[in-house]
Amino acid sequence: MSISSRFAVGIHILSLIEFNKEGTSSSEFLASSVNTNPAVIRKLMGMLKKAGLVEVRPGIAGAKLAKDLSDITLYDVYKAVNVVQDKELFSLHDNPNPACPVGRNIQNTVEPLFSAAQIAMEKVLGSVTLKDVVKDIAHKEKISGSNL
Amino acid sequence: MSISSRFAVGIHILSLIEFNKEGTSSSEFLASSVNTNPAVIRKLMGMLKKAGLVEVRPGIAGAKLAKDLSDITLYDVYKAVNVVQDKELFSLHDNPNPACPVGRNIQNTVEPLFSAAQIAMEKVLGSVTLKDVVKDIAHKEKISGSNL
DNA sequence: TTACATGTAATCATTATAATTACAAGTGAG
DNA sequence: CTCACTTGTAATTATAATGATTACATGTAA
Repeated sequence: MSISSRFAVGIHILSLIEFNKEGTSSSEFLASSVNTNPAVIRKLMGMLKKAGLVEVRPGIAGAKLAKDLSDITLYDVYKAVNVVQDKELFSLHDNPNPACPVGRNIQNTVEPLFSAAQIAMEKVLGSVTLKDVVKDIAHKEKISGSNL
Repeated sequence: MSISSRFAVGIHILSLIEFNKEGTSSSEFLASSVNTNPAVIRKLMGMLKKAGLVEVRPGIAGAKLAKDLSDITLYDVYKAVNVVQDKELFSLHDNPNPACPVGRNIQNTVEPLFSAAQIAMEKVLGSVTLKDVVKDIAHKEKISGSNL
C-alpha cells in the first residue's frame, strides 16, 4: 500500500506555479511537466482551489498561488488533496468476534495507537513549507548548472 | 488509501495467543476471533514466523509466541506483515519531465521529506509493545466486567 | 463568433486487498 | 500403518482504488 501520488503531484504543481510565476501555468503546461493528462491536473487543481491554496478561474488560462509560499505546508497540500482521512491511515479489520475478550476490545485498544502514529507523521509534514521545497529545487539546479 | 488491516489482524492474533496461552491457538480458533478465513491466518502466521515472532510447526496444532510480550513492539509486527516498505509510504509520480527544472528535481527533493514523515510514524509504533496492548485489553475487560 | 481555457463526469486498464477453495505434506493417537 | 487433523501454500474470485483518457458543458476575451 502507498499513499496516492496525488500528494507528490500536488507539491510538484504548486512548486511549478511558483517557478513559472512570470508565465502562464495552464493545466496543459503543468501536465507536461508532471507527465500526465491535463484533466488529472484540473481535477487536482479543483481540490487545491477548494482548500484555498490556488486561484483558478473557469475560462481563464493559468493558476496562481493564493498564499505566500512560506504559508503553505506539506500538510496543507496533503489535506487538500485528500489522500488520507483522519484516523484512517491504518485500516482495522471489521467485525471481530464480540464473544472473544480480544475480539471485542481490539478496535478500541488499537485505534488511539494508530491515531498517534498517524499524527506524528502529519506533524512532520506540517513542519515543511513549500518555500523549503522550492528553495531546495533551486539549490539543486544551481549545483547541477555549475557542472561540478 | 489505507494501510492493510493485516497489521491490525497481526496485533489481534498475537494478543489472542497470549490470552489463550493455556489453550491451543489453532488457525481456526484465531480465525473465529478475527472473523476471517483460517487460510488468511495461516498466511499471516507464516510472516510472523519468518520474523521470529511466533512458533508454529506443520501438522502440530497451535501457535506460541517466540518472544516475551514486552519484547515485541507494534513496529516489529508492522515490519513482519509487510504492509509498508521502506520509503514507500508515499508514492511518487513517475517520469516527471526532465526538461523542466521542477520535473527533474522534484523526486529527489521530496523523497527525504516523505521518508522523514514515514520514520516519525514508525517511531511511534516502535514505542508501543504488545504488553501494552494486552494490558489495555485486560483493563477494558475488568471495567466492563464490573458493570460500571 | 471563434478559439481556447477550465470544470466535471464517465469509462477503462491496472493493481491491491481479502475471502475462498483446494490440496500437498506433516504429526501423532490408536 | 492408517486415520483424523493440522499447517503450508497456490490458485481463483469479488471488490475497491488509482490514474489515464475521452468527452463535453461552461466561461472568457479578442
